[in-house]
Amino acid sequence: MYNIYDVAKKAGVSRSTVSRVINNQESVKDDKRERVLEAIKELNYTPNATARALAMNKTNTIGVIARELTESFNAKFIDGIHQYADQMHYGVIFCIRSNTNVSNVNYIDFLNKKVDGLIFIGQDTVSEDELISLAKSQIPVVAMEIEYPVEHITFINVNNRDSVYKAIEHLGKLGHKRIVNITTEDKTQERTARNKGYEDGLNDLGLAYKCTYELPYNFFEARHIARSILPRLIDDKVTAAFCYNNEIGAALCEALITNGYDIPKDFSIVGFDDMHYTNLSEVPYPRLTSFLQPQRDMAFYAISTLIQIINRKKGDAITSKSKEFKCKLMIHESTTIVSNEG
Amino acid sequence: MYNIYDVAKKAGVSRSTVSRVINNQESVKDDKRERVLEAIKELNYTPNATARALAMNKTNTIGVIARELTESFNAKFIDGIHQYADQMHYGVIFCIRSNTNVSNVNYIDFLNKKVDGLIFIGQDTVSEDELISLAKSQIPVVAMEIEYPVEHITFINVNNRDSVYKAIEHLGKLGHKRIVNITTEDKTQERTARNKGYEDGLNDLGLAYKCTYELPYNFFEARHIARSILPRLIDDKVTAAFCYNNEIGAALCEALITNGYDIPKDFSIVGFDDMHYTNLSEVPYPRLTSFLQPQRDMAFYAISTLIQIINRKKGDAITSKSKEFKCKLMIHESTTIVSNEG
DNA sequence: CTGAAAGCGCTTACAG
DNA sequence: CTGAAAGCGCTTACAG
Repeated sequence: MYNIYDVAKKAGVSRSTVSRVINNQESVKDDKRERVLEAIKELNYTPNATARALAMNKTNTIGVIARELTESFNAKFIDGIHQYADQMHYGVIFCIRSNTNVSNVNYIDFLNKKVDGLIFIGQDTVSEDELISLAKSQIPVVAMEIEYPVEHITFINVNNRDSVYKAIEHLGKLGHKRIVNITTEDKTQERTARNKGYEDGLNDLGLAYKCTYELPYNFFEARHIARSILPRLIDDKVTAAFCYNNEIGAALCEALITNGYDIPKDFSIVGFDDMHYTNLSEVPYPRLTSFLQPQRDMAFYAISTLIQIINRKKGDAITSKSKEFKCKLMIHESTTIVSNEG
Repeated sequence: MYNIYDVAKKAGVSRSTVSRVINNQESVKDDKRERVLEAIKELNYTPNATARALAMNKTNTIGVIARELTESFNAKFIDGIHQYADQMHYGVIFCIRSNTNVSNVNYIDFLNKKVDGLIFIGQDTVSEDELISLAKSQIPVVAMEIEYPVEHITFINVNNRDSVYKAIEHLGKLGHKRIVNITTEDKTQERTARNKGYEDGLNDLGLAYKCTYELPYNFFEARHIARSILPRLIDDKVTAAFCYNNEIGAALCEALITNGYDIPKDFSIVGFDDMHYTNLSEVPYPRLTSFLQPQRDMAFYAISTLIQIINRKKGDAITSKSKEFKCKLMIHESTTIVSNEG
């Protein structure tokens, strides 16, 4: 492994000159530039990124912290982030972290000074305190699917309340009067927002029946609970449900179908995420009417905002440009007009 | 952001001493250690990883380069790598790269000096020349699902030839005599090995019928070709197929089922990977008899070998400890005894 | 246009 | 046990 000095020696110039041609600076005479370039090629030299980062205090890399990398839901985010960062000539480093799990390496400290900015995906990846401390350290960060009252952090979210409101409206138009809300057990801000959408929707429709159940986020755990609440749905003559996500939606579908229900004829379901988890349920079930999230747009916004912050004028404070994206209601085969009163 | 000097000043000691307590060296008197620790806490100081890496020529991080992070097939690898690395107190950085795509950042150069060692997953992530150059630069690398005649590189693979041989044997025992081989279009070494397993298997069973078709690796592209070769399978009275992977297997299943075949009664299929892609096919199809790969074991081997290489005695050459893992034939519902002659 | 020198924030022989 | 100093491999005012 050769270093800049070896190149300089071989080319018969100073290290400064070598550095200048590496960094594409104009002010180098052609003949010297040539010689340097040749020396670089001959030695197969690549600059030491670490030394460079230390000298320049700039890495041209973005760190992305997610809870996991392999769930298909994050796929579009991750692809988008990678693609847009590449366009801006930034490398991206993905790390796995869950602040609820113990781990030997703390990825926030770990990435310190290795990246110019951080993107967190999902509330589980960072705590409010960590965000505060990051902001204090003037580290550019974008937080997706997270919402805390922390300054100097850009939060990117989806209009959870309004979306669910729209879901209830949709069910209302179809004639449903007894609509249940199946939410998650995790006490996230997303949950609060979606629950509000349910209540507001009901109120504006003038519907008196209101009932919320909590299910685990995960399909396999949700499945059992879904079965156990079925009798209560029947007692209550419920004809439709809004489900926090399509995993829970799938669990409810499975429970209903295996109990002889026809979906949507006997029961309408609206989910969230527009994922069709055919590999989860033991029975086939219709694609759920649910919300499509603009992941690519969100990724683009995340990258461009972050890079803008990274390249802000020296000394400027970090401004936060939080943004809410709209989800699109995709009407599939799990909702229809109410056929009878339960 | 404070640095080591700020801490030293505050604690009234030298930078050397601060460095020693950061690095848990014994030889620091308790009172000084206390003062340093206190200063660190008060200033909320974290050492600059970049400076450290430059000074020590060691990063305690492992770089993993994969073609994509979100396909579920890689999930167990990735989880395993992350978990075992964490146990060894190494951080891991995931990067997305395909050496067949153009990209603005070359992740190999990009990771140079940022990591202590590299793991490539999949043949598409690195070329033979790049591997040679990496070996020459004495960079520890482990290559999974890749096989090149390059020294000082550890290759981890699965016994492709023997597995397919076993698949053919399985079909032979069930009475199948006209077995087709459906391979991929990509000219990988994996393909060569699996094709050899097919031919050797046929030979040892004394079966004369031999026929290989090439399909795209991807389900959606494979689906059309699968339909178009159906007439030829019928003409040839084929009763069973080995498929390069379960995506191709799913495509073939779909083609057969939509043409009125009952699987496995009318046609037996062995796949590879033990993934059940129920979300791909338009028709339900039975779980494919196929091979389970020991991804977690492979991940463990990759991490422990890599770290061993990283920590080899100074000056030692890198030894390569390539290893082949065995796949397990999982007999599911897509294979049965031959019912008639096609 | 170009080089000598200082600096980025650490670590680590070396000397005491 | 501890500090002064050199070094890791770069970049960048500064001076010419």
